[in-house]
Amino acid sequence: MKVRPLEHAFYLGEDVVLLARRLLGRMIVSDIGGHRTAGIITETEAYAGITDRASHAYGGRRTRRTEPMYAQGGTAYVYLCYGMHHLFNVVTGPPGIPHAILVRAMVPVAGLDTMARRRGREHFTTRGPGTLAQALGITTAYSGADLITGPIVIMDTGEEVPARSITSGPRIGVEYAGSDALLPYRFRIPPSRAIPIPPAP
DNA sequence: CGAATGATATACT
DNA sequence: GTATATCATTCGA
Repeated sequence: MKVRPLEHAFYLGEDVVLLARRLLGRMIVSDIGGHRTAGIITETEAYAGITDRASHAYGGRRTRRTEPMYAQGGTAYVYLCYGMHHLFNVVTGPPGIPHAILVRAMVPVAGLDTMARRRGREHFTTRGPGTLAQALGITTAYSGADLITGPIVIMDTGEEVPARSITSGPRIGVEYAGSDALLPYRFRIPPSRAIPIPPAP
């Protein structure tokens, strides 16, 4: 299989937890500020619709901030957390159903110099949702952006991620969510499984 | 371990 | 409209 952008058919799937697993090993690419940066996704978290107390859309809450969550699958949802971190999410599912996947970590594969400059340090990490978005140049300005047409897209690399290599556990920073905080909606693959593949020009 | 830092949601007047 | 608590985090001590 060639390296090509994921299409709507991928994002429109009904099962956001399954899709969170399937994003692992795929490549996120951004063309922002005249620079291409990319990384292999190694950690995700699913936020499952209006019944998930950890989700911003819990109970059907619908505000200007969360509006993109109600768009069709394949839309970006970006919001500011703790006043300084832009967190990038992938909206999935049919329109009106606010499923989202937080992309928490990646292994950089392209535009390392640009990432270093954006991160403000020569040696940097992209493990953690805030630093990942910063390295990719993603801000809340891109909330609601379409992930098929860009400038942020997710590529199918053709690399199969063995189900066995995926570990799961409770999500981070959602202690307020009661019993939903215990759901095993966080998924990771070992960084060694993230095989760097250069993005197409 | 704790400060940083500001948009947002919610509860008021 | 104004007030205030909260936050899907990160970095440095």
